[in-house]
Amino acid sequence: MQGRGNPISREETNTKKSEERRSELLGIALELFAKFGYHNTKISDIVKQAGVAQGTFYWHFKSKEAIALEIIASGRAEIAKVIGQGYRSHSGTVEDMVTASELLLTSLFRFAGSNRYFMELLYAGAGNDEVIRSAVNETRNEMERAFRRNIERAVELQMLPANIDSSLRAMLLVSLIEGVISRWLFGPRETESELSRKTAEELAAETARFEFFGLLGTTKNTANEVKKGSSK
Amino acid sequence: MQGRGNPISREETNTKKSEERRSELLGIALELFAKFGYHNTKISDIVKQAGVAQGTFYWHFKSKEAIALEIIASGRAEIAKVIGQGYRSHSGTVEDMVTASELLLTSLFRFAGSNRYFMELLYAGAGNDEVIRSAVNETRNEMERAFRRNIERAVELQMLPANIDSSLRAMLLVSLIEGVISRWLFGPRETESELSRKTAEELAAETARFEFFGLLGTTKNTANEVKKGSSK
Amino acid sequence: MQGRGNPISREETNTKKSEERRSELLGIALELFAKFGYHNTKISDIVKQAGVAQGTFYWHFKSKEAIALEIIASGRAEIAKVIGQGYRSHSGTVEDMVTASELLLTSLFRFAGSNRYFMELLYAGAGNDEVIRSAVNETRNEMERAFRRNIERAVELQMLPANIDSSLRAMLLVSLIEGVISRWLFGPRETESELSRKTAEELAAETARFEFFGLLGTTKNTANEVKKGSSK
Amino acid sequence: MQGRGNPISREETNTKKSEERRSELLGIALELFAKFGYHNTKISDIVKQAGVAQGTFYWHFKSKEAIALEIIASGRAEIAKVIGQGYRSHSGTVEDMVTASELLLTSLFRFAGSNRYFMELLYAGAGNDEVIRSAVNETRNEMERAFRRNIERAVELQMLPANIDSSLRAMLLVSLIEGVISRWLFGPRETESELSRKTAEELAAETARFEFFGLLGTTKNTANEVKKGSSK
DNA sequence: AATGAATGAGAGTTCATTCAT
DNA sequence: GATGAATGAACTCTCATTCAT
Repeated sequence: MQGRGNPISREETNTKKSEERRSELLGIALELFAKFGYHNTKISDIVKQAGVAQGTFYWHFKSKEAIALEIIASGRAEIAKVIGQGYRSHSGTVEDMVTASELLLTSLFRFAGSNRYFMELLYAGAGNDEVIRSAVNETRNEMERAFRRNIERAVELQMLPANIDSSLRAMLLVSLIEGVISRWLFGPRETESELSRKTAEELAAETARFEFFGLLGTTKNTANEVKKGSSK
Repeated sequence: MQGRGNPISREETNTKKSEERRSELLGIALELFAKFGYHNTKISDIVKQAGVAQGTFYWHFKSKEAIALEIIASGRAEIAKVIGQGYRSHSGTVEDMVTASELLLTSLFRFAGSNRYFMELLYAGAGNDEVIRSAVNETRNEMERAFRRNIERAVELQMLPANIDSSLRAMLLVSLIEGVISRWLFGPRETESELSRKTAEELAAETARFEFFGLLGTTKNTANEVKKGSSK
Repeated sequence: MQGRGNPISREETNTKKSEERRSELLGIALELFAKFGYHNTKISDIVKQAGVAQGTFYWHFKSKEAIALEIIASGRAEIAKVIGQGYRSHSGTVEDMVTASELLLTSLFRFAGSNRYFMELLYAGAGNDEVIRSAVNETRNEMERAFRRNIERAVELQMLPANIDSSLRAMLLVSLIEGVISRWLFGPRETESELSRKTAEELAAETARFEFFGLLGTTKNTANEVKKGSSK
Repeated sequence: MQGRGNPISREETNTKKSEERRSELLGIALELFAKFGYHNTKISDIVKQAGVAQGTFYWHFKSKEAIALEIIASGRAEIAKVIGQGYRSHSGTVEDMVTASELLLTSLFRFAGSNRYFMELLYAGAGNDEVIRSAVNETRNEMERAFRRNIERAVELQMLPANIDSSLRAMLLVSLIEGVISRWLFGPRETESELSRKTAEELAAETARFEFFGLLGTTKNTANEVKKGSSK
């Protein structure tokens, strides 16, 4: 066994290396797109950071647009998975809902926290290119649809009033989430309140409370009273 | 008089025309920046639409960046005026608050509706240019600050619980508003729910209700009950 | 009259200068396309020779392809005019025909002689670009059609046998002409026979004789006898 | 033998395969050069069609230019063989000459018909590369020289008038032939007259008749009369 | 105030060729 | 013999800005 070259190994090595280079370029591109925007990122910047020649980029990707679309598509798939988990299998109390929502938001914010470049690309760096923009929008739409389905499911399970406009609510909810994520990650446009120091969990809790009780329902206390009120 | 035009009136006319040309260029630039993004709008596009030569642009404006900054600055002033009106002079019931909020949002949405290009520039078209982006962000921050002041004032007037994190709430509130405006005006990324057909008033009502009562407080009914509940 | 600036003159001057630059670029491009081929001619070569910046080219022309098409189109118009003159208004003897053909060929060869770059573009430099190639082919087809019409007209006037295949004959004739022109101008692939020293008139005479009498009808003598023979 | 393949036979096999691969690449390159032109054919196109890697090409050929030159050289040898057969050993009548010419042209057109890619490379696809172009020209010159020798031989044998300019006649004749071949094979730029449906034999007959009798000598009848006329 | 031609740095992309394995 | 990843020079085209008139 010792010393026999495995004929497959070279191929594997090559393949591995090629794929590594590919991912490396993908990662660098994502970072730069997010930090500086799609248009401000030059292929030359990407390859410089990767330490390869300009032509190498074009061995691995068809074009600048193609690499951006690939980045978006793969992020889109991951994010869809996270949100899909919020789909309820059975009914519960309002408290259950808040908890569930908090859980979902926690996953989502965690995902956002460990994919901040992708989120930035989604919420800030899309910029100009028509094709890129629509891929980004499609991703955001998909997110909104997923939340709408979750809301509709909650109505089905009679956890939310039947006369709710689920599209509108999904829109409001996603607005909330998008705003929170962008300010949390690539905001501190305002440094006060130290938003960036909050954890995903804390943010999820705050957001979920606002989601269910609005400006008024700040405290656990109030939350309880509201619950009673709405079930009267 | 021998046929010579009055030199003063002509000058006046010229001055008038020059200012008109300036505003015309500002208007066109705003429209194109909003529609196609800052980077995708070329000086040549602007002057073509204005029917003047390329050089004329540079007589009126120092640079492409300069015209964008001017556009943003003037919009910023106007929007600040609108939001400042939400500052309360005296206390009131929760119902008062909801009504007041609805009023403020109505003005804001109305403003957005009749300045949709500016709003689009603010929420979508800024693109990548560092200087532009920070001017846009400054404007958005100013809006957020104004809302925070309003919230703090409500706490002062004991209309909202004292233990509230006003920065965080302002952030959530502005997220809501920004999301609603962008989807209303240059969304419907999803056509369902016919968001774009809603009036500023309707949107303001829905948003205010969510603002105060969250997902649970959908109906007037519920709102009333919540009110009772929270004041119990 | 002295010293009054003519308000139109500046405009005219500008226009004139702009058009001059345009033609200059057209001329240089034609020369280089012909000498080195379309693909081997770089925009940088053209502007270098014109002593202007690269961008200037793009002020005057949309693209490299566009300038080539413009060159071809204008040459095509001129050449069509020349050939169209060969259309007969009335009948005549075989001798008349030979003379007329000689005249037409003389004009054509003269045109070719003073537009050698264009002819080279047509018969040698087209090279690769699909669009260019088809513009060139269209021009050559037009030439062939013009000759076919001339032949058909001669049949109509009963100067040529009615059972002739005019398309085929036009093809043979144009083959002849194209071959002669290319060898005369950018041939001497073989220096013997000093083809390049011949005048347009001499070539026209030789070609016309071959056209009517083939390899056998070389001398004026033979021509006369053939005439008798064919009219017997 | 313990399962080991015969090392010699394997080598042979490999050698065979290597040569096969070489020819395969040559064939594909010829096809693509002819169809799309030298410049428009990329090494990557060739290897893709052959199903081998890019590097493999460079094991078999020094460069893109080298493969083109090799293609041209081998075609050149074959075509020279065909034309050389037209060299007459003894004298004959005009009718003999026409028949002989027809025969030669028939072989030539047959060759062209079964080597259409090579002919296209020769007459259309050479493009711009200096080295390629001169190799192509050398081939065409060789063809012209062969025809000139044939004509000079006919003069020697007193089948053609002594005062003929054989270079010029060869040029005219080759122009004819080249024009016919290109239009027949990769023409029909004009579809009328259905040139492409003609057989090599038919084309040879028509061309030979034009070669000897020009525009006037269309029919067998006329041909006869011309013959009488010229021999009177 | 206005014109429009000119500028030139720099972008994305192509492709023949090389090279380690 | 063969692979496929890597190279890098060269190309066409863009566009904000300048400038002579």
